[in-house]
Amino acid sequence: MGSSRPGTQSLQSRTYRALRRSILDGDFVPGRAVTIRGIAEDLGISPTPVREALRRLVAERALTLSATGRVSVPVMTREKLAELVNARICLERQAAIDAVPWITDRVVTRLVRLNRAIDRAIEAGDHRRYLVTHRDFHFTLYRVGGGEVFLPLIESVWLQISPFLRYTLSGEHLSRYSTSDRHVEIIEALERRDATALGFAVEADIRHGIGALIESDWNRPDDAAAGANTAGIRTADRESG
Amino acid sequence: MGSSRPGTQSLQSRTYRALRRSILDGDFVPGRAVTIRGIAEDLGISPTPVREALRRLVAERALTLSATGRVSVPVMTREKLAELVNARICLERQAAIDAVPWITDRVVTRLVRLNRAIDRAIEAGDHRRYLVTHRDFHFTLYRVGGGEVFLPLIESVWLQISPFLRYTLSGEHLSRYSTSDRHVEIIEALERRDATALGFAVEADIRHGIGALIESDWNRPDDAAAGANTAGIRTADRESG
DNA sequence: AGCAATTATTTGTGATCACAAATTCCGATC
DNA sequence: GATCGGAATTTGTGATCACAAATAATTGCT
Repeated sequence: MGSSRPGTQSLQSRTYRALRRSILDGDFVPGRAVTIRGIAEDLGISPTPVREALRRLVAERALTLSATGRVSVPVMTREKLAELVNARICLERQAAIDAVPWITDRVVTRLVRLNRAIDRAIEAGDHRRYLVTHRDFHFTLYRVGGGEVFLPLIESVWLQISPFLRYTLSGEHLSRYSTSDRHVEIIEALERRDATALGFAVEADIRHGIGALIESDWNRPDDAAAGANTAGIRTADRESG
Repeated sequence: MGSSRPGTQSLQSRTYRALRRSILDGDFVPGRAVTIRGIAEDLGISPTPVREALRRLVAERALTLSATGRVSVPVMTREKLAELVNARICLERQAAIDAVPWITDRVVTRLVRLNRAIDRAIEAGDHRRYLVTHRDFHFTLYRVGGGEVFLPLIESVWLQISPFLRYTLSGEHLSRYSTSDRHVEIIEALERRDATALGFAVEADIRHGIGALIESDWNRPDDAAAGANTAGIRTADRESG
């Protein structure tokens, strides 16, 4: 309809994806206000599609809407993080268990490869690459079980956690906590098609990965705060991995 | 900003609430297309706020967006319903368990009163009133634990299930299945502040309430299909109960 | 009558505009 | 120098418009 070419997706959709990706990659600074016109200018489009993309992200709880209608990146609290960890555990454990009947050797091989990519990212100290591969590992597993219900719920929770990761998984945190992930246990449980063990492995992975960071001094002011409004939105459409 | 009076909420917000309520009350027929201009006309407003309200509901998975951008009420499948039941169980069990430390006698009393209201609705054969009070019972419990994370997730799942209830909870189904709910077990577990028993009671309630309906012949064409586009959207703003 | 092609209508998309509320900026005052 | 008050700017909201794609209606043909 409003699209210039038939194959092209809507501007609103591309804007949404670009913003979502930026949030997941930790480019958005908690507390910062996000303005419709600001992003529209950066992307060279009218405010209309940007407004809808933002409202969609608000609906998914990735961004918060103030009483005055201002959209901003949510600030994390300890209570909220604890709740998010609980939500991740109960949703992702179930999604993983539901995937077990559909697990093939091909999927396991792919997860092993992704796990190696994660380790390489940690060794290289590449924070962004760690986030991407880590995300890919989990969602590859959860996607196996079909899940047109669970996946969106899980994605919503990840979107809420992501801006917070900026505070923690930087520098020394990356190598200190991330190497202790339980991905190997997850893979072993999958190889045995052991749903119960898989559930425990997923829970342990989440609890030790994010849960351990609750104790950190993560509520300090942001270092790389100042800068453009966009926080480096990449308009690339292709999915990575 | 665009509001006429200071105390008035945005048109988009009120439209969203009206539509959401209609969906939860089972006024939306699965499969039916929902047009922006149609609703805008019915409500006497411009398409802009309606578009945003619809997109928000799409983001919350209450409505589906076709490839051509058309919004419609989703059609239920057995696989999806099974997943939704699973999602309800793991989310609502956790939410109920999280509420236990905050349970007061006052809350229990309120739940008992709501449960009586549910029974009265069943006796009267009042389908709509049953849906409202039943919803109120569950969310009253889940709200106790705070839960700015779990509640939206649970609401999303309920929104996805609600249009389907139109097929099942009508006429004989209402008295046949609904009376077997496990609300009494939930209340008893709450009185003892027994989190484990509460978890099982919530699971049993969901499984016997909705789960039993998976077997029904619910994929028949809708009886009261034809009619206005609105499906009876009520613009009332006040929350009931 | 049944079906395909064409026309007419409907519908979503995105841009632009007007308006009012909210925020920011700046200077006056204590 | 800090704080308060008012002007200037920014920002969200909602309406309207133009456009193209999708759907519905109609015509023409077999």
